[in-house]
Amino acid sequence: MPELPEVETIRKGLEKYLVGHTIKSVKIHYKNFEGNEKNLEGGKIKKVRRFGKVLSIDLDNGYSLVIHIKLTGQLIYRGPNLKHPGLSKKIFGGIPGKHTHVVFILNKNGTLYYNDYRKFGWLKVVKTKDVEEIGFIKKLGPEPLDGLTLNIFKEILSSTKRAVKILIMDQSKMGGVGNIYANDALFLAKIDPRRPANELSVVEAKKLFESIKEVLKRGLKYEGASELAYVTPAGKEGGYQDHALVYGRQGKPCLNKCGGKVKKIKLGGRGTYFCPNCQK
DNA sequence: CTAGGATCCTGTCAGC
DNA sequence: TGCTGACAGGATCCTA
Repeated sequence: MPELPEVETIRKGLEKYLVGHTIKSVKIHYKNFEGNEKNLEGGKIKKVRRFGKVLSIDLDNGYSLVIHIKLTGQLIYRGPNLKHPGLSKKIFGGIPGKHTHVVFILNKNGTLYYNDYRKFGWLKVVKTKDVEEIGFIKKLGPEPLDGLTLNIFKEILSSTKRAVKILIMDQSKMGGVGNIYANDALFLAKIDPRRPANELSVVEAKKLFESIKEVLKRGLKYEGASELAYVTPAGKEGGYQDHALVYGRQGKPCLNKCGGKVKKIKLGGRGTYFCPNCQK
């Protein structure tokens, strides 16, 4: 799913391609669009920020476009700042196509498309000074690669008996970790995802904290995981899905070579992958 | 506080 | 071949 590494890859791409462009007009066919798109028109794009899995495109007129792509949202740029555009097969229906819900017409013949075939994502226009007041962002916990410390992490774990995997995916506890990286981090730390969080030892807590940071860094290195619909603003796929440690590997041998086989269960309603043999 | 279910939506896949 | 139904899943909301 689009998580911290995917959204950060999108942020970098958008920053590279969009800064300097002016939004000329916005065409919307989408119910998950809030606010007045007219406030974007004439604004010049200054920077692109990320808060957990949410993006904020900030304009020089005091307004921002805030976007959560959820599972299947895609932000694809076409224009003079992109020399080698890609068109991944995951861009179902193409651009523009039947899943294109919002089109941002930019100056200098640039275009930004918002595609989302499951329509879970949302976009909203707010004043830049109010971006951090948006509910999701206001509740967001610190990020593992920026702000979250081992001490805070240990406090979060000890505060609850909830299953550790559910906890690390809770955006109000820490921002950016979703299903793929939660599964892989727990695998790397050799911890059973079902363990009550407050029962982890100090050593296990440290190991898990380091593992979360490690898998997120790997995700960033491969520019994200394209297992569902994730593509970069250039229209290309990420590579992490070919390097996942346990995610999606049910029935296959454990990559720790412990002799175990990866098992898939449901935990908190989410597909959960782990090796019952070496994840204790 | 916590667990569990429903909700949003549609491509994919299993079963008949 | 073609239809039907189950399923997945981030975040939120609701109930128990």
